[in-house]
Formats: sequence, structure tokens, C-alpha cells
Amino acid sequence: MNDIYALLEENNLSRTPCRVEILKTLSHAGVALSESEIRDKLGYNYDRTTVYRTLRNFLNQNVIHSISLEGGEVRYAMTPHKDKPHGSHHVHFYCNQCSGVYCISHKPFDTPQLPAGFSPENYDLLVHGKCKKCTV
Amino acid sequence: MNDIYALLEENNLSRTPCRVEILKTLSHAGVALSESEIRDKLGYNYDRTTVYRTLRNFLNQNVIHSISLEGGEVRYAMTPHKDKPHGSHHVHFYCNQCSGVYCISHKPFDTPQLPAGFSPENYDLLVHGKCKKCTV
DNA sequence: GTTATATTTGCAACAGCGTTGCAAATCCTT
DNA sequence: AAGGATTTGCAACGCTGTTGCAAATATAAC
Repeated sequence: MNDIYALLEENNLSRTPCRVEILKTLSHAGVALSESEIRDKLGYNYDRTTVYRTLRNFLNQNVIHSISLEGGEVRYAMTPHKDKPHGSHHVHFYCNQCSGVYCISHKPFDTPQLPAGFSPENYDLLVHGKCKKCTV
Repeated sequence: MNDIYALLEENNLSRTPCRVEILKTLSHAGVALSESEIRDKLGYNYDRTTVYRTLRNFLNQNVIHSISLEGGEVRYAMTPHKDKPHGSHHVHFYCNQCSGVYCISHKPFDTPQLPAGFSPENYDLLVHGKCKKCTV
């Protein structure tokens, strides 16, 4: 709870109920959530616009990050502390069965060689498969 | 031209102008295209619905594949021949400057270890950076 | 604690992507 | 050239995300 207040202060964001609740929801979720899932968990007490604006603020400050899935679906999750925005390596896992999205790692991994002329800046790896819970 | 006809036949798709033109456009593009870019290149001679349905057919037959970008944007590109749908490794490159998307490779690459319980099926790597043309 | 200013919220409206239902047009077979 | 099956266009819709503006709330100053 205090860490959420701290997070808001560090990023110069005022402590409003909506912001606090969204951060609480995302940190307890375990998986990445879509905007509608977030709003659902908050009991539809906040307007769609407000949630989107709040998420956008958090994204700008790198408090959260977004994961884009096939078909254009977007999920949001807490950013593991102090991610450097450039030169970053992200691994996410999408479960084909429960469609849950997990943040696996934000640490460097081996990357394939690119053709001459392409200068990489960051890497996003999305792994599809069966997650922990769905593997019986 | 004949290879496009062959591609349609192999996949049991009738040879309609719309299908032929979309495949021609995608094979000559060099980069992945969005639905609106495709329709633009076809001079808005086809309905949005028709283009979407055509793309969906091509996706189902694995004639083309889609790449999902940050913010939910989707681009479409030809599938390099005979991609096996499972156990596949895809590398795509997004240029931060010209926002072009390139298919780099569909061949296996080193992948990071996943936590216990996660069974990977396929890997999609999206690299952000500066592309060939934009590197002066 | 009260006032004033800046920020945040809700509402209404809008834009874009992708889908469905249905009727008209086109394709493939014979 | 005629038949039925497939494809296309149109209208309408749903969902995600955005903007403008007025009301509500937070922050700072007194």
C-alpha cells in the first residue's frame, strides 16, 4: 500500500482514488489486464475515459507497460522496477488456453543477428504456449 | 504473376480480382502493410469489408501472416514459403523513424529459458530500431 | 479552515478497426 | 449460355481509444 503511494509520488502523480485502485489491481493481478478487465475489477466505478487517461499517464511515466497481442488486443501490467526505456529486452508469455498474459523477464537475452543496416534498439519477445496453471 | 495464381489454387481460393490484387500488392511491398494501406494502394476500389474478409481468408490458409504492433496496430505480410504453423520462430523489425515493418526471419533462434511449468509453442520477436533505409 | 488555482474526472461525441447479415454481383462448372 | 456456389458491397453494429468541455476534486497559500 505504501509502495503504491511512493510510486505515485516518485512520478509526480497526485494520489487520487482511481490511480491508487488501478495500481493496486495491477500489482495484485499476477497477469496483465486489459482496460475492460481493469474497469470490471473496479466495479465500473470509473469512466472508461478516466481509466484510459490514467493508463496513458502511467505508460508515459513507465510505471506500467503495455503488451500488444495478435488481433490488436492490448494488456497492461506493472513495470518491474526501474526499467530503462532504451536497450530493453522484454519477454511475455501468452497462454493459448486461458489467454492469460505473464511478464516473464525484463533482462537481456540472446538475440538473432539482423541483416546489415538494421540497428536494433530494443527487443520484445512474445511466447505462445501453455501456462503454468493450464499445464496439468 | 503465375505464382500468385498458383498460390490461390494451392489454397483452394478462387481467382478474383480483389484477391489477386491484394496478393500482388503484398508481394511487391517489401514491408508489411495495414489494411488501410492496402486499400489505399488499391485505389479504394474495394470495400473495407471485402478487404478484411480477404485478409482473414489468407490468414486462415497461412498465405499471409499478421504482425501486431504497440497500440494495437496490425500489419499484414506474405508468409515466406511453407511456414509450419506450430513451433515457429518469427522475427520482425519495426523502424522507429519510418514506422516500416520488415519480416526478418522465420527460422529458429536462441530463446530464453522460461520458468518451470510454462510450455512454449512458438516465439514472436519484435525488434524496434532504425531500418536500413533510415540509417544514413 | 477558507479561498484560489491547477489537476482530475465524467459525459458526450467522435474516429478507426474489425465483424455480421443480407441482397446483388461475380465466379466456376457443365 | 445457364446453373448453383462463392464473393462482393452496403448498412449497421461493437469495441478500443481519443478529444472538448464543464463539473468535481486535489493542492497550495493565506
